[in-house]
Amino acid sequence: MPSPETTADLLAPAPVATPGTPGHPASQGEFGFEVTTRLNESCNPTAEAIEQNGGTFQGRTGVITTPHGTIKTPAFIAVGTKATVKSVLPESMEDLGAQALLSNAYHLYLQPGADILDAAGGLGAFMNWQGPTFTDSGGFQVMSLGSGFKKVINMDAVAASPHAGADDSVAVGKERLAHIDDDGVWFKSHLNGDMHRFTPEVSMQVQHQIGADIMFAFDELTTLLNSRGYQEMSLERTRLWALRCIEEHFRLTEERTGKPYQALFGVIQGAQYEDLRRKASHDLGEMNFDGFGIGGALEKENLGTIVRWCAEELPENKPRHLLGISEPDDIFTAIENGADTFDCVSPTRVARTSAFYTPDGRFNLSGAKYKRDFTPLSEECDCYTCENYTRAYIHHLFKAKEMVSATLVSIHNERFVVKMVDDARLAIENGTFFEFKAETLRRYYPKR
RNA sequence: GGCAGAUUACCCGAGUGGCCAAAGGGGGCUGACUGUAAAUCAGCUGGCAACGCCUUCACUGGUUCGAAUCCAGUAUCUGCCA
Repeated sequence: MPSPETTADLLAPAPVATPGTPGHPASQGEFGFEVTTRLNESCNPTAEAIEQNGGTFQGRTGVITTPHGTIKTPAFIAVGTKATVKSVLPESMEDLGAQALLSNAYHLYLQPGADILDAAGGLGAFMNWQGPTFTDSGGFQVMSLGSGFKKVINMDAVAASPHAGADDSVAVGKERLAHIDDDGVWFKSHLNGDMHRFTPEVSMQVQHQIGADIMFAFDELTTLLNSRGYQEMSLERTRLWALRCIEEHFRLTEERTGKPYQALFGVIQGAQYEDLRRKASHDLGEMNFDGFGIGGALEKENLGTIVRWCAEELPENKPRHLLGISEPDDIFTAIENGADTFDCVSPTRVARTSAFYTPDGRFNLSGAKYKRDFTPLSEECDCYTCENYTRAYIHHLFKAKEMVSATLVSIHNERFVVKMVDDARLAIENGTFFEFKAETLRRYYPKR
């Protein structure tokens, strides 16, 4: 397929990315999205849900098709930043029902290098994961290594900055490892201090080499502390980067003919501002993306509203991925407002420090009260860990600093979130979503 | 038997006249983690009716306005000598 030569081509009517569609790079294969059930058509919302949403719901079920298999949505996408879900074998991820994994372009670019993954036959082949894969663009690291460095955010400094609104990052954080400009970002490697340049083009090249089925456009993630002026400036930067990502993506798709088609998702920013979120969704929605990521700084209370703003502006026939979410309440909120997939580090990160999920809330297994608790992490869980191990045993592993503790709890936590989202999907199909949500959250947050 | 040194909170270990309920580790307890610089980080860790009081630095007795810190004796341990 010819690559677009002008910006107008990039903005050309966005074809539904179904396999074999002429005029779209996906024609060489195997990316698509089909909505199968809409929440509006099969729902019996609670009064509370109606009040929160004004009676309209964006939620749906669907199927994403990729060269490495399908993903039934809503789906939780487990995070494996450096081509591994920390402490868990890919076989275990498959057994616990994970449909797809998400890695990170920045991390893999630094180590082992994207060319290694390319030579290995792509991310999935490299790590022995047969299913669909995603890569994040490195956009998150612009924040986490930059203004979000060590999460030290000095509000006084922001308020006092004479440059507030122009470049808030000047006032935020110290010893930042990332410095952003309109063309891209300078990263100082957190591994050895080398300087690296990331631009939208570099991110696309890296992600094409890594070879995930779904890639994300290179974006800037702002923090809630950035001024409105900075948010506007940053959003425009992300918009221009999106166009550059598409152009480079098309060029690489052509150049790398013969490789499985890689889908590209644009990333919606705009922080907590309705007009910015809607504008970003509208602007990127008109571009030739295969789907969208909803990213950025958002307060928990606004999560549903923000997802809804985006969903209302985005094309309905393309999948929407909400970046970085997995708490049960957030998942339900996101689903009913139109998010199809989510990813989050939480299940494994939290597992490594002994927190485990149950239908009755999250608890710390390192607590002394589990010393003689010979029950599974959750009586109702069907995961490998719960079928074979007790709380007392895993508590002991934590106390003894034995590494399998992380493995066992990570398997359980990943299963818990995967299953919760799977159950939510079934509930949408059965028309019982709101009852399921209410019951699940009532149990999980008994104190609310 | 002689000489020298040691003894601090659950453990290791700083402190050698007042700023000491006593640094720093470890351990223990509690909490936090939402596109992973996270097998990380934070708080607490003598007692209590708690902006104060009480009991602690091997034990006993002294010196001093004041002692974990100085002196004497006792106990235990470690070296070296017989």
